[in-house]
Amino acid sequence: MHTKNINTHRIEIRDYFMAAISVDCVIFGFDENELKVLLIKSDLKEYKGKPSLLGDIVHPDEDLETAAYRVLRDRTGLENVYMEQVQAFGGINRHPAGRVVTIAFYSLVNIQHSELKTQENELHWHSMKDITDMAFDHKDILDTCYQRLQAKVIDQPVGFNLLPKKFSLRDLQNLYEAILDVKLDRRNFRKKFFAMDYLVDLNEEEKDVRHRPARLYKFNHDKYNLHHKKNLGF
Amino acid sequence: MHTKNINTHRIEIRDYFMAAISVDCVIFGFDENELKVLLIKSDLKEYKGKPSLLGDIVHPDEDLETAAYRVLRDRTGLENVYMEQVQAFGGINRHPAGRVVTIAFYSLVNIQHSELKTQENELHWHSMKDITDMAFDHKDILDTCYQRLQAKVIDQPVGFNLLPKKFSLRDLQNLYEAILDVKLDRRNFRKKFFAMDYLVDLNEEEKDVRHRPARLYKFNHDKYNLHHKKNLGF
DNA sequence: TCAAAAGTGTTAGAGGTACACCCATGG
DNA sequence: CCATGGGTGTACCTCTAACACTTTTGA
Repeated sequence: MHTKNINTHRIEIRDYFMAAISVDCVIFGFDENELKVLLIKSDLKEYKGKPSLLGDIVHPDEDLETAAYRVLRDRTGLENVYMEQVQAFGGINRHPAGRVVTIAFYSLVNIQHSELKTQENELHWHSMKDITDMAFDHKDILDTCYQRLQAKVIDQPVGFNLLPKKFSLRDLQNLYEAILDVKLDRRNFRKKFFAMDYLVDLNEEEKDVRHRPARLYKFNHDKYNLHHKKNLGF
Repeated sequence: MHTKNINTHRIEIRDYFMAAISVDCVIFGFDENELKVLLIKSDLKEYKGKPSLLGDIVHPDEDLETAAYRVLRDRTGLENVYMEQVQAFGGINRHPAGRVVTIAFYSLVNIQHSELKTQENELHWHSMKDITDMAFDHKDILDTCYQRLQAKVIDQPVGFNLLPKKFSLRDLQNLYEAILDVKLDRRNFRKKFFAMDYLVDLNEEEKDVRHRPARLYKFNHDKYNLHHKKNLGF
């Protein structure tokens, strides 16, 4: 029985086993009507050439979120993006260099605003449906983050973070269809979004399309936090 | 720019900053129609006498879940209980002994089956509504885990784990009312649960109650994973 | 016979789903 | 004028919410 431990008794922390802490960022983007994720090539011999999430060790003076934002900023040039911690992954042999517990985050970025140094280890946007094997346990991390995103967009309007400031309802529907991997009814989709008050009509239209141009909208940030589930399922 | 890191290049892990990894368990129980949580007294001088979650350092040969189950077993004597990882907490100064990143889990146990060594640092079940301040950042961890539990019971039938094998519909409703902190309509509640096929009528009744005895049910584990949201909110 | 909680159905309203036609633009 | 996708309304159905009386037991 371990009745004396770091929560209950004064024990020197250096007497304990120590591990490295890292963060891994699942950076989602949306382009060409597909959900994409930003990956880099791993040079570790165990995973030579396989795609890897963007991550790094957490520094002594950083909390977890700060480290994750640092990774995101260094790789994409983006700040103030939507980010959410998902969970920790701590399998014993998940990293060949030793015990590394990683904390996974996902973030949603406007892919057009990102400024990648793509020559660096082939930093690229990958279509979600093309990703099979990855370095480390990163496929597992990616899958978990993707499921979290799917659950999230159903009850909170976070999807806007993936779109440009001005977008059409078709863009929005394509986004939801891509994230949830379903086909949605156009009329019902529009009805739903107009009923929630998230959309501001910009009185602008698409240009240079060879069909009737769509109206453009922006997201109403003021109403962001007003959407709640109306019933509890009971 | 940190372009060379543990995901992309071979670098010795010992060159990096190391931290201690712990797990903290939010162990929920249900008794006297109240949601309870199992806490212990901290002896650290910084938090002298304040209640603390049950936690411990993760050992070198354990993954995170294994460590959390170990803590749970050592403190309650319980095995095979429902447990879910919630998230990591890694604030820089969250532990006075140094950098300790903790992974929070919550679990749902049948409070009657637990065998506590209650003399050990006053290990006790606390009513959720009586808990104010706690040691470390444990109040924050507890709140986060409680919110996760509330969200979970709404779309999956995990609540059964908190009840004895045989229970009445009143017990079940009391449980949901306690977790969600709402009053529910009795008839609608019964209708809802009978419609899902989770309940098996045991053809038994309560005894020694000074009112009409309630029928007893058990949970149908076979149908556990068949319950899904019927619509996506779209 | 009384107190206490168990058990039971119906109705109105809200929200979800399915579905077809005309409109505006560029080529 | 044609091809392409934009924009719109209605009917049905399911699920939710609100609500009151009778039944069974122990004391």
